[in-house]
Parts: sequence; C-alpha cells; structure tokens
Amino acid sequence: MSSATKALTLLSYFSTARPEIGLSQLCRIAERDKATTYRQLQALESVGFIEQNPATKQYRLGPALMQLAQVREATVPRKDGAKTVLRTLADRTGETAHVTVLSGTTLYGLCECESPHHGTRAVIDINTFPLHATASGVCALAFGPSNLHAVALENLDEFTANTPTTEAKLSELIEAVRETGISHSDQCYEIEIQGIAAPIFDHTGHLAGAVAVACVASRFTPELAHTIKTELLIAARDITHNWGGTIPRPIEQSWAKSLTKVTEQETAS
Amino acid sequence: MSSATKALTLLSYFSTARPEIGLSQLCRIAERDKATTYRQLQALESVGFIEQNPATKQYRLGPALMQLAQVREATVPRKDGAKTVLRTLADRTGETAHVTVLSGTTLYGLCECESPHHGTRAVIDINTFPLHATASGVCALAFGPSNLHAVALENLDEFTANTPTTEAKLSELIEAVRETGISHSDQCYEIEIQGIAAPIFDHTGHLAGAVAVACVASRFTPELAHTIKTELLIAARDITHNWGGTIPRPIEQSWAKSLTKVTEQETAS
DNA sequence: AACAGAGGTTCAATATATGAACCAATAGGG
DNA sequence: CCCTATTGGTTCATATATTGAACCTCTGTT
Repeated sequence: MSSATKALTLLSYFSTARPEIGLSQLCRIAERDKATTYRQLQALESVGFIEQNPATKQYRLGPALMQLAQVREATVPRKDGAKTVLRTLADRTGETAHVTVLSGTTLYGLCECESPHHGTRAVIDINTFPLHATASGVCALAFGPSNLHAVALENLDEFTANTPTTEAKLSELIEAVRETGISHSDQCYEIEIQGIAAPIFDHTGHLAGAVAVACVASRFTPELAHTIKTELLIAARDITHNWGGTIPRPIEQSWAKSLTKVTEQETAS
Repeated sequence: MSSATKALTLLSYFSTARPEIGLSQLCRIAERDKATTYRQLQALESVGFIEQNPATKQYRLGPALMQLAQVREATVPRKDGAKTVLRTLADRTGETAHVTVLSGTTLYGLCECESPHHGTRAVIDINTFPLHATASGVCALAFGPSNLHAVALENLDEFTANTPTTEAKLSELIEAVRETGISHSDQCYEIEIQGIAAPIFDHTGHLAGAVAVACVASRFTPELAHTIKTELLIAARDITHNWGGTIPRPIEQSWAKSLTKVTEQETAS
C-alpha cells in the first residue's frame, strides 16, 4: 500500500452520517498514528480534497472533489443516465433502487433512490460492494471480467448466516445468475434485506455495472419479486442504452426465458 | 511536497477538454518520470480516483469521486444553492457567470453558467483562481482572512499587460474593492475579458467565496456594467442566504452607496 | 525486418514517511 | 483554583517507501 493510497483511504471515513471528523477521532477510527494522519490530512487539504471547519477545527471533504466529479461525469456520464431510470424503478417497485459501477475489480455504489411508498425501507450505506455477498456483486462475477473471481475468493467475509463463504457455494450462485441473467441475494449481506440485480453493459459489450433493488425481507412475496424482476430488466436496458451500450444477445435470451418461467409459476400458483 | 500531494496533483491534468490521458502523454504534460507516474496512477486507480479505459488503455477520472462529491455536497451544500441563482444571473446579464469557493488559502471554481444570448462568450476553464489577477480573487483578498495577502504576494504572475504585479498596485485594487464592495478586473487575467465579482459569506460571517460575471470586453459598456453590478448584488445576497450566511452590515452599506453612485453617473451622462 | 512509440517493470540509491514522545491550549470535575 | 483528560499540532532519529535510468514487451507503421 503506497503512502498516497493510505492518505486517500482516509477520505472514505467521511460519509453523510459522519461528515466532519476531528484529528484524534479519525486516528481512532482508522487506527492510525496521529502524526502521520495529521500530515496526510495536510497533504489532502493542500490539494483541496478536505478542508478544516474553522469553527470546530474538524475536517470535512473539500471543494476540489466537486470539480473532479464534474469532469468525471462529463467524461463518463453515468449518473445522469441512471438517475431518472432509478427513480422510476423505485417508484414502480416501492423499494430502494441503486446502481453500481465496476471499476477495475471494485464495485462502487453510484447512485441510490429510495421509494417513499413505505415507512421502512432499505438504505444503501456502503461505498464498495462485496462481490460475494450482494446481488450486484454476484451479477458482476457472473458477467464481468474473469479476474473478479480471484478477488472475490480472497475476501469471503461472513456478513450473515446466509452469506456464501465457500467457493462451492459462491460458484453455485454465480451459475444460477448466468442462467437467469438476474441475481438474487437472499439476506447474504444484511439480514432482512433481499437484493435483486441485473447487469448493465457499456459500448464495448463489457459489464459496466449493475442495477439493483433492495427489498425489505418481510415485504418480499413472489408477486413483488416478479414486479421487481420485470422492472429491473426495463431499467437495465434503459441504463445500458443511456450509457451507450447494448445488452448482449445471450443475456436478452436468458431474460426472456426466466421471465416467462416466472410468469408460468405465477399463473400455476 | 509529499508524495501523496504529487500523486493527487496528477488528477488536475484531467479536464473536460482532455478527459482521457495515456501514461506517456501524462508524463510529458506533468514533466514527470514514467515509472513514478505509473505507480502513482496505480495507487489512484486502487482507490477508484481514476480508471483505465480498457479499450484505449488511457486513464480517466474514476467513480470514487462521484461518491465523495455527493458526501461533500450533502455536508456543505454549495452547488445546489448557487446553481439556480447563477442561471438567473447569466440570463439577465447575457454573460457568463460563475461562483468560486475559498478553502484555506485557495480559491476554487465551483460552478459556471454560460448565457446563450451571444455567440461569443467567456468560458471559465480554470480550477483555482489566482488571487491577484481575477475579480473573484481580489474580492477574496479584500474581504477574506488576512493570511491570503501573503499567499497572493508570493505569486504575482503576469498574465496580461493589465495584471497587477506589484504589491502597491494590488493594494490599490483591494482598497477600491473594500470601498465599493464590488471587485472589477479589467483584463487582468485574460485579454478581452472583464470580470466583476461580489463576495459571498457563510453563517460565521466569514467570506465563503465569490460570485462573478465574466464579460467579453468588446461588449462592455457602462450600461452593461450597471446591469451586471445590480444583478451581481442580488445574486450575492441570494447565494449567501442559500449557504446559510448573511451579508455583513458594512458590505451592504458600501453596496448601497456604490450603486447609487453608479446610477448618478448614469443619469448624468 | 527494422523502427518508433506505447504501456509496463526492475533495482540500487536515497529521499521520504513514520511514530514515540513532547507542547500548548482548552474543557470539565472535584 | 488546581488537577486531569482531552484536543490539535510538532519534533527528530529511524527505517521504510519512493525514485528514475535503463530495460522489457507488445503493437502498429514504414
């Protein structure tokens, strides 16, 4: 881990829940030395990545991030192309929808949209999604570059009793997703949360990310699952299109198959 | 300069004009060693600040910036509170409007809005504003913390023939701004561009940034200047309000005085 | 086939990061 | 009013991570 990486990592401790952090506090959270941390904060401040609240002496994220994010979005317009679709998805399903983007071997959260339909709802409060324990992650494993597999196996943390912590279990999940084109995580990351995800592709035909719905488990019924899957596929197509990509033929075929199957089950019951 | 700072500085070479940069190209632009630059890019990529376009192998800004910017805006909502005001300002003046924020001793560009009224228009393509050579910068010097002065004097680059490059000339400008509450830069940074700026304050009563209009010099008339000043003061009040601050009494008084003076001049001519 | 340019890698030299201990200032408690 | 426990910030010898010239490998051009 380079010193630059270590300094940058400090930024990840800031969140909407904890927007300002003091020096000592940050040292405790990050389990770092005070002198080092202080100097790293100075370095970050000098380039505008953080700034110090003059009143409290606490640190918070800085203005340079706004510019860079603007350039990023102008370069790779992901957020704009996802936001409206996400809102529709959240609205039609009544559950929290979110989009992740794959960069290298890491799956980053891009955008989240909660539905106002229910009082209780899932809140997505993670920055990087564990590949093995989330619907979006397994989706990436199923359709993303093959080197993701090794990365996933290196980190099989057990978040809940349902988390797949063995290669066998994970491969089984991945195989199922490859067949249906839709990923389903039954409380693998968080208890009480069911996740369903579909892949998004870029103009090169590679996996660009995933769109997912996080559903409170107690509300989860076969009917809702069907609605979510239907809407999810629409959203995945729309976002893929907005990002300038196209859904690969095999994926579209597996989607067609799995949706009719679901419908048959529905009508049978 | 710490190694982290050096790595972070690489990010500033990315812009909407040059969104993707290859390794060799970046080395030339930044005048850096290839091996070092490569490792720094790796470090930046590992934390999602940049990513490599798999097709071209070129680097571009990464997705982690989007999240951080989101947290920053949730923490210190600057952009939202400026955008609509800026649009109105650009619309009513017919010129390009922009907002800068002061962080430490650096003045960062936050947001820009061009007016569609004219074919030729000013484009704000800088990230950090020189304190001595821009209307916003002199505004910050006039009403910001006193330590800015020393920073400004350390860097009196001559951009045009009009740029104030001596302490005396700069002090003269600052004094004028302190009296009128409005800063005017007559082609100090870029030839053919007139800048007019007004200060913005935060809830602690300290200077938070500036709002400015960049006007193509050939269109600049006393009438337009008057319009710009009038609208600028409205914008400064609105943004200050949106950022939870208030305009200090003395500033409001100097504004009242300088606007009536301008009006007198207008009517006299 | 030879060449030029790209991205990426190696290793010794050395500049840079590190952290225990230390200061100064502030806030609360007895 | 002193004592203690915080805080943010600083110092300096030590040791570790950064550096860059030279090198490799691959790709497209002449």
